[in-house]
Amino acid sequence: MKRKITLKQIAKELDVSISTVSKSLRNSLEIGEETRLKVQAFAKFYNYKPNNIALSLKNRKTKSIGIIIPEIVHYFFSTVINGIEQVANENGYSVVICLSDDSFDKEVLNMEMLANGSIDGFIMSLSKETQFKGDFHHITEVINQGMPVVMFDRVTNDILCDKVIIDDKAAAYEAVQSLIDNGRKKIALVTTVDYVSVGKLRTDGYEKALLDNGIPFNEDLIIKIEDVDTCEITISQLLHDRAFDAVFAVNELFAVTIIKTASKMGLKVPEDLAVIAFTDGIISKYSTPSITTVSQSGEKMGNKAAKMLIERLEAEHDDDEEENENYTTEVIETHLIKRESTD
Amino acid sequence: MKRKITLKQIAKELDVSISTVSKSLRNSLEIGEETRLKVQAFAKFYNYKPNNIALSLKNRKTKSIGIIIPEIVHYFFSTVINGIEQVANENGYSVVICLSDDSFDKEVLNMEMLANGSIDGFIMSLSKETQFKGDFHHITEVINQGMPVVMFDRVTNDILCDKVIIDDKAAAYEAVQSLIDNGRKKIALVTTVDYVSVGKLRTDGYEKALLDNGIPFNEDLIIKIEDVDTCEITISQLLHDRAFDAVFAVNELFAVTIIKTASKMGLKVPEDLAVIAFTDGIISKYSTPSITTVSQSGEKMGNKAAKMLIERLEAEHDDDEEENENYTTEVIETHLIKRESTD
DNA sequence: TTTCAACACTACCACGTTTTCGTAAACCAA
DNA sequence: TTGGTTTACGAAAACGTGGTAGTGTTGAAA
Repeated sequence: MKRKITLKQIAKELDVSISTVSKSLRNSLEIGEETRLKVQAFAKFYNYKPNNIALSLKNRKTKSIGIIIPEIVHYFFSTVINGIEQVANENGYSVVICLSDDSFDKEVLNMEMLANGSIDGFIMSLSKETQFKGDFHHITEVINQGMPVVMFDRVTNDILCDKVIIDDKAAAYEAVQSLIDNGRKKIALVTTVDYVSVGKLRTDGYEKALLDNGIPFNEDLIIKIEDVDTCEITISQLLHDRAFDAVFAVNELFAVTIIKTASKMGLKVPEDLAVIAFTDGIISKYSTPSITTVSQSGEKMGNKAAKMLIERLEAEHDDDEEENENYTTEVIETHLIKRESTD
Repeated sequence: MKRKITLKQIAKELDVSISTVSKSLRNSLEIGEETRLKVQAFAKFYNYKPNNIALSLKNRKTKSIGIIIPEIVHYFFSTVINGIEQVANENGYSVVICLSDDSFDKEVLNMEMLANGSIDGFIMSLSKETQFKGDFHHITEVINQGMPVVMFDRVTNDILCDKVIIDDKAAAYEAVQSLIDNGRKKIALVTTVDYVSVGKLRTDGYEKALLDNGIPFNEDLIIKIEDVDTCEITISQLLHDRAFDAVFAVNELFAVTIIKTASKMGLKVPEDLAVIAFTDGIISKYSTPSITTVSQSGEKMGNKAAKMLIERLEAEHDDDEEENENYTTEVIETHLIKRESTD
């Protein structure tokens, strides 16, 4: 149980000053070769590594970035983390992750916890509750303190900062258009409640695709689901009435639930019902039939977000107080992955 | 762009000493009421929060725990993180996550990066490569420095530390036994290569269940898969020969691949082929047919691991150098979740 | 008037590092 | 010897915090 060795201990042991040790280890020319090598050998032997905390305090840089997301047991978010971690790691940064559980309070608490020096910048996706409340003071506060924030996926226009998103509206449009191209006329939209920004945008794209193709927009075909487990009744009722022959679901969980419900009722996918889902995840790939999806590469989003954040962090370092806040919003391209659930 | 305020700045502004400010904020009786309230009001106005880095340096406690896992886009691991984060958060700890990508070098690098003061303790699951090499010096080193380590799932006997595992052998035994109870005789085992500790244990349980029931153990029925994407040929060949009527897969990805392959060949699950998988994940739940699984609650493992680590961290603090290293290994119970893939 | 406690606050140290500045000794030139 | 330069190192400040010890003033008891 030998604690990590410090400069001070080395100095004491070799009977030199702390500065001498520090300089020797950084190969300063100020120190004579004999002393320098002696110190280096000693340090190597005791496996000296500078203490990160002390360095952080001194440099006012922690070399770690905070991630705040609603949940982690979630294919999309975990791919984003993966993407962030990759470029973070390449650049010598660690990632510290906090989960908001889609709760506003937890989001605020976590941000405050991390904002007091623990990290250099944030990458975050808003919790549902935050989007619902529209209260972003915790984020503006952090930004005002000079801490860069990059938002992804679930963003808001009320905050000025770097953002990484996909063109939800265009992607939804493309998906619905492809259903129409296959001759579908009664296309349902299965979505979440409106305050989640992406849900709204996808709805917009859905509507536009319909109207552009001369298909009337029918409110009854928009099914808003708050809880996956209780939605089966609604869906089976609509299926029973043959109210629709295609469905665009805003996530793959909804899609697979619909397919299962349809199968139970003897309907065939894609013959009787075509299905497209947003978010290309593991379920879509392995479900039977496998599901056609709009892929939103979480990994790419993570890569991009991390790059943007780190760039800003390093730039800040250079020209200190330049305040050139030209925030950008990166749009990650999506594409349709055709599988068995559509023809 | 106002930087966070510090004790020093408050002191200067109010023309008192730093100590006075510090004590006022901690409600020390040493400070007169007038000054105390004045300082507190000022601090509140400027939203003073102590700097975590400075506190960490002073207290030699970072209040954060490091997690090292092979991958994060992985249902089981993400549930474990979720579990860890829950109790970490409850106890005022942050989690910093590093991914080894199943690479030994990255595992070592990440550990070294975090071990230099960034965290108070580790929770980790070994990378495949590390298990293969059997080289654990990076872990022993960390432990020798007095930093507690809790391992979960992919553990090793070569390291003395707290561990959280499931009884892989017993769980596998139970699964196979249930297949036998349903009249299955030719039970295949689809597993990974041996050096992953859990793979080995599950194989042992499989074998024991067979032998206990007087069923000969047949090497040919053990299918070792290294790459999921290329295994279909092997499986379809064996299925074609009707070599087995039930299969126990060590993860759900293998299971769903087998089911898909069987379905393509016109075999019915579970009538012609019963399937049980290890790891109760999202795929098993939503695949068609849904898959009977051995649930290993990642969340519980995470909870337990975090509890063990934090307990050790707080204990350490009290009796400094007591060195009472009574390491324990917690076994999380599993249970069979019966779904449509078995009868 | 002296003494002593209570009060209200300040000084100082430590945590581990880097860096700026300072200085003693040694060397060289005049 | 004197003055100046180089060599080789040390002292100290700074980052922000919190605890212990110390200090000066005041009022009251002896």
